[in-house]
Amino acid sequence: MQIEEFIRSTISEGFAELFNASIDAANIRLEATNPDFKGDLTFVTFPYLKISKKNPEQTASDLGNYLRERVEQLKDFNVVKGFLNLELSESYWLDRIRFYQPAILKKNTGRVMVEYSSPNTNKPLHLGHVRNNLLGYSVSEILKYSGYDVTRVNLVNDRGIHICKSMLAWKTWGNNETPESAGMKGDHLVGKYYVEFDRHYKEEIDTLVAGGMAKEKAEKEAPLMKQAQDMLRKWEAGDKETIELWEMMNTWVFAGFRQTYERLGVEFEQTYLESNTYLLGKDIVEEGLEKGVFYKKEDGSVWIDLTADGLDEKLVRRADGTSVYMTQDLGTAEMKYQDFQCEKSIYVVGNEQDYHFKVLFLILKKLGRKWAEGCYHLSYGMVDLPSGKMKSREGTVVDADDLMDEMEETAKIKTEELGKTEGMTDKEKTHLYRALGLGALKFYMLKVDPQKRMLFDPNESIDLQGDTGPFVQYTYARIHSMLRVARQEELNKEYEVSDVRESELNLMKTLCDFEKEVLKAAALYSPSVIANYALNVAKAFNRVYNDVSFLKEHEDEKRKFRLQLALKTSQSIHMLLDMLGMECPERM
RNA sequence: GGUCCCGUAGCUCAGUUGGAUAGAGCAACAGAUUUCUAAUCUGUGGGUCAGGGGUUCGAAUCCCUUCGGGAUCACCA
Repeated sequence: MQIEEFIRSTISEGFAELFNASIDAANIRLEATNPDFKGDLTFVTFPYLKISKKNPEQTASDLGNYLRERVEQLKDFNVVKGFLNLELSESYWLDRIRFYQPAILKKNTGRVMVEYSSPNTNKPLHLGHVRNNLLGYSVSEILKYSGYDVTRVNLVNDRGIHICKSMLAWKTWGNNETPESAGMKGDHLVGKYYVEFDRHYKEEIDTLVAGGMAKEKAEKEAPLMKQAQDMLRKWEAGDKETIELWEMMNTWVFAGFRQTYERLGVEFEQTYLESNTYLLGKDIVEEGLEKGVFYKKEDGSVWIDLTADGLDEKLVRRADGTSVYMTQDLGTAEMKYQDFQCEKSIYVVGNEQDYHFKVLFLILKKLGRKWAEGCYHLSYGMVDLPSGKMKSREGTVVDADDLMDEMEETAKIKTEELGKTEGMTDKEKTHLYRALGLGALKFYMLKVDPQKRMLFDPNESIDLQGDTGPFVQYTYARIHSMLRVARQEELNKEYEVSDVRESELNLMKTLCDFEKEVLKAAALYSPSVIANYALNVAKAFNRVYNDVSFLKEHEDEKRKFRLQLALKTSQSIHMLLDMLGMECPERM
């Protein structure tokens, strides 16, 4: 980092001295040299030709010569067209790598809240939730590694018409079935009744439509829907029997979710239940009316006009005085801020809610909440199946638990094929299969840009070779098998080398990017930055591994140096995989 | 119809404040292991960066436009 500062200021001086022109060192951009060319840093002269009054090549080579005399760490330079490529000396990189230590950075400060997962309690978690959970967890870890104090929050949607549907179906057709009697996870059992409701509901609609009713009307008039709405009213009125049923079924679901979360490896510091928060936001509506941000229509409903901001008019309270989604979210946002005072607040929610969050944040700003500036919707695309969209009501979903089962099974088969589990206990094996199966799944989902919708083909199992989680894990395990054999006294920083091979130099440079990449990932809330960097580290190491010997290197100094490289690579990988929520098996 | 997102190799994807000849993995083909884990490494083939226009010394990247895919515009959450 510091070398770049120095080069920048020297370039600035060079412009003054060579071309009698003044440019601000802070505005000079140094880019990473394109790998096809020799060098580490590149200065592009094109924007400065008017000041230098010379052609690109001349400008670049004049500056190159100027720098070479003044920058000690500069080994050489070359000029291609108007690009001045600066090559730093090996001793510079050797110095850097000697003092390089991957660690939690202290670069960012302050509190950040990350809200993610946010499931409904009427059905089990599916592939879409998996993407959400992995993203939320990973972004939290990345933010922690960059220095933030992170609070993870789960806002569980445990009330509403959808839950009443499951409740009604269980009451009608359930015969008092319980997770124990059915031998099912609680969330799956409740989900089963949600599907059951939908089946009967569709039949009712079909019957009504066959009787000549319009489809839209039939959807509203179907007896089951009426009953479900009736149940919701009872719930809101606090009807004892309804509340008891609701509590029982929620208990089942929560027990199921707990298992799934644990297996996925995600955690939260705080869980909010919507049954407690759904009435929030009413005083904010009053405040908005007082401030003149909201207005009331004749029927008594309250709105905000956002047409001047290019959006629509939005309802914030119904005519009957009850809340809508927006009302609740305003209230919840306020409450979360009061509870934790986080200056940044990340909402990990699917991109079908882009509009909602745009409106939410805008309203908060208009209400004068300065912390609204720190609100960010981390929007991610849907996960598609080859057959199209997943629909839980129709049962065309990839269930999270099933998916994890399959991934672990695939990992098991592959590992057994390779025959590397000799001497491992059953417990260790199970642990390994889980680490690898979930590692593959997590890496697969996190290495792509969240914004993009992704296709998942359940018939084509996730690869374990190539650019995958197990590839990175393998590199780690491989290093560990070396470190196990290495003598303790060889693992120290007291080495003396002067010449390094191309592959080693490349690894050193790659490792030194750790801080830059973590900060970039944190700034962009993007686990894919970490995943792709982890791949680069692993690849750079594997190239060295195939190029030179470590333990069998005869020269002591070189052996010590290489072991240090291996050690630092493994530490880097461990931290990077931590950020992705992946485990690092020491054998595989 | 309004708004927003996406479109890069056969497939899955990198490529972010505009930089050089657009990169990986999978799949295909050809190689590397008497040596530290071959879940590895090396190489070959594969591209109208959806199409067109513009801005710029320079565009996959920024602007306009057309096409294709998706979301959203609920007194559902």
